[in-house]
Amino acid sequence: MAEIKTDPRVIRTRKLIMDSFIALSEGKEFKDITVKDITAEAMINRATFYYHFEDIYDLLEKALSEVLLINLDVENYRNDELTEETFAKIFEAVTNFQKSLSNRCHRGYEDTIARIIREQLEVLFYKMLVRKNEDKEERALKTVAVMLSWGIYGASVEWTRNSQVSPEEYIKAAVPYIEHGIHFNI
Amino acid sequence: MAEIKTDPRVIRTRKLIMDSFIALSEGKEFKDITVKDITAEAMINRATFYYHFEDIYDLLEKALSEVLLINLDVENYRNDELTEETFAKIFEAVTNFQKSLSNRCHRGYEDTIARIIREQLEVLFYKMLVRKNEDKEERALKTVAVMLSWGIYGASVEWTRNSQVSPEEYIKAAVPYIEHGIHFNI
DNA sequence: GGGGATGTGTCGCTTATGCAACACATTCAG
DNA sequence: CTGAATGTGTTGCATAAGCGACACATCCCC
Repeated sequence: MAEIKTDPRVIRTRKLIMDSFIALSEGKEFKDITVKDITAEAMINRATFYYHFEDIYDLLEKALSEVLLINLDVENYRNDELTEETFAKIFEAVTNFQKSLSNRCHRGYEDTIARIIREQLEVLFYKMLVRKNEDKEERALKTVAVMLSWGIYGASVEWTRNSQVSPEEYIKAAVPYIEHGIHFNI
Repeated sequence: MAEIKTDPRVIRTRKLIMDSFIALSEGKEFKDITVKDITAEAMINRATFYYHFEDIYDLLEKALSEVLLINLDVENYRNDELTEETFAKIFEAVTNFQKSLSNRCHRGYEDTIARIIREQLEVLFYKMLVRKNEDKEERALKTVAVMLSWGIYGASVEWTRNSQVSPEEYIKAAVPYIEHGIHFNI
């Protein structure tokens, strides 16, 4: 692990910006939020914003990633294996995250949000896979991680559309097939 | 009014320090609080502390002054006249402030605290006096302000010792003598 | 079509904050 | 008494943040 100490000023300022952005997005939709609004709310200089983020879309990505990661509570099962429980927890975190987003108004940015979710999931899955399969081929694990992230995300979309059962129940039904495979040509 | 724009970084940092100090003083008494504790809590550099405050005693003064001013809610009757109501409100604010302090542990610093209270009261009274007596002699008003501040403070000490009645009732009994004078040699 | 108003990125310079190190004081255990 | 540990103030230098200005883009009203 490359341990880099981050300047505390950077941490503070990033937090100010992110918090202000999240606060503002309670009230208006993304397309109506300007950089000026954010920096005014955060009481920082506009130039400072551009020191940390390319533009407002960059902020959207990073802010959502962070909120999602907090939802995922990554640290807590960073060392867990990829069990049924872990799987269910991740799935539930994703559905919770999407629920929290549907309150805010990010219309027109669904694709961006979807991509962010999948990217974060992919990183998470890959780390877990590598930990238990250090001997296996890297490319294969990458591909599995990609498929899992798309799969989980798709399942969450489907569950959101017609949610008859709990997220846990919904996903656990599928877990055996993921764990033991679908067994072609039995 | 000399309108000076204060650098927002200064405002932020001062607030961080003050808040951390107040938070820490909930838990330990003043003599056990170090500069390191404060800067650690505030997540700022120790050198930055000395950029804003002479030492920890300086911080004590400024922090207490600020808390007292908030208690006094100065802005709200900045334009009031020195009426019975205003007088009662100020007295109540002082007793409240002392009550809030007695929860924290500032043993050994009673004199400092007393001085801070009197200084703030003096400034407040002087401003109110000047507003209604712009023609009168400055030195006389200063002296009256001094006497009022000591008087109010003393009354609050006395009231704290044996408080049979409400602060309002307690102070209002004396207000006529302040308002109309004690009339020597009637 | 023109032009004012508003937002966006970027720049050079100033100022506040971070950091590491220092000398000094105080405390406390051996 | 000694010396290790901890806190205090201070310094010089590195870096983040503030500020004002600029050119450019949009929008929208006349």
